[in-house]
Amino acid sequence: MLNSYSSADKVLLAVDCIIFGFDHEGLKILLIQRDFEPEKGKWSLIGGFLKRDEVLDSAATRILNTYTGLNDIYMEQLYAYSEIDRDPVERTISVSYFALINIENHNAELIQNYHAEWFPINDAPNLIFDHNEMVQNAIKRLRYKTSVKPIGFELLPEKFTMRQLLELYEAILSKELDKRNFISKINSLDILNKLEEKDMQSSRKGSYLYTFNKEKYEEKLQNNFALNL
Amino acid sequence: MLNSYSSADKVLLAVDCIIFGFDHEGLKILLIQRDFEPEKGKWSLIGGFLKRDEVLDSAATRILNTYTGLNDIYMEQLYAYSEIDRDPVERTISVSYFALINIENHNAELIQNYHAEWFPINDAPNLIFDHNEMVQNAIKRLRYKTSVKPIGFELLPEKFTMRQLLELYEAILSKELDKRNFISKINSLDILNKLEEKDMQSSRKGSYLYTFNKEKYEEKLQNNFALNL
DNA sequence: TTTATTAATGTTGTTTTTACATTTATGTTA
DNA sequence: TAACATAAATGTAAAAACAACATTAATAAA
Repeated sequence: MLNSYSSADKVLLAVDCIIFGFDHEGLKILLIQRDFEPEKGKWSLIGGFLKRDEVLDSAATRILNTYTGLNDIYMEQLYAYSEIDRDPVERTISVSYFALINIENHNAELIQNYHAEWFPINDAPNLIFDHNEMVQNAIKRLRYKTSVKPIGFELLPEKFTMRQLLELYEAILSKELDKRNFISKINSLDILNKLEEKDMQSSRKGSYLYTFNKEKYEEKLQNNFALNL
Repeated sequence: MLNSYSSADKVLLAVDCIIFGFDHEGLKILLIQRDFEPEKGKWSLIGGFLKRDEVLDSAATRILNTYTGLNDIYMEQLYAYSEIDRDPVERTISVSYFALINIENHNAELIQNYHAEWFPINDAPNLIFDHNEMVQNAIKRLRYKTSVKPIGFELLPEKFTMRQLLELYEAILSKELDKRNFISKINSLDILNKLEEKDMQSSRKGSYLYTFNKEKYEEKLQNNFALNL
């Protein structure tokens, strides 16, 4: 029977951030090389401890900022990991958070001032503690999210081609999609603006650039919907 | 910059359980009347504190058992709540868990030996702290689950009629479903055994009883699927 | 001017979903 | 014992969504 509050069983509460990014090479996660013991020098998710006067969401934001300088990144809570010896130093429960960001907007900053580095999700180093598991679960969540929310806004440059959007979805779902069917499904969502402008990098013909229509996009974000790709 | 482990910011970690049940009256949640301060006498989710040598899943199981005598209930972790003053006594982060159980199998035991009580989800008392929010989020999760996993096994009596199954889904989704379409979708899942036996309670004609085909059911549980109701 | 490259575009058959009404079995009542 | 009342069981057709698929168009480079 639970009787009263005791301070006997307080624990350390950590936050670990799974940051997804996307560029021409594919889907990536942001990792850092730990600069303290234990496991110093090993690759790890960006993480830190919750402070007494902080909610988890803020801790996640603060920690991400501390390690990467990134600001105003919306993160979403995922799961609390609590295996007894997941951290060998001290009993620590860790709550994972994940976010999507646009690599090109942030890359210079990250690489220059911090020791954070992007790794392709299929070619990342082995991570400390239970961080590999955290990443795998975050990928699952990301896949699920593609089917109920429009994503891409955060991961692509402001102006992008249909091919880039297609490749983003293919990278997330790790399967090939039919180009024509993909395009017509995306168009049916009615969240893109087709620009006059063309991107001439990728072909002689050039391909139209698109931007997200922020208002319509936000509207869709409210009401879940099904996007079967 | 995060430097080393400090014990300065340890917190209490709680677990709160949202237990769903179903009977002829509809979908219900299990609540208890708090028998300690603060908020003594008010209704609350079943909850308690994580112990140092315990993982969250075990804590959830232990706490549920302590308050209700219930054993072997599979629970699933949902979300960590961390508002600073969510618990007025002391900074406490709470991780919510949810489970589905069959009311009829457990009711007697619960009501007799403990102070737990079932409330219809649409007619439950106001709860302490942020427990109302926890319940609302759990309902959302439950709805989501209906679309990717077969549920019902846990909530219905061993033998049940199609009508009962229909009413369960209607209660969870809180919308009416077309009976014929529902039945054919359920049948297409191929997880039920139709018995010879009929239930004569509900009508003069009587309606066939079904059981879940445990093997096929388990099989479906593994692989997510889409059930659009 | 020809060539090479990638972009843009639409149709058809198949499957899934939705909407919807009649007949059947059986206990109750007149 | 016949008529009645009640809920169960059942099927179809139209609409929508999905999947598979190949040709033409625009442009830079040779």
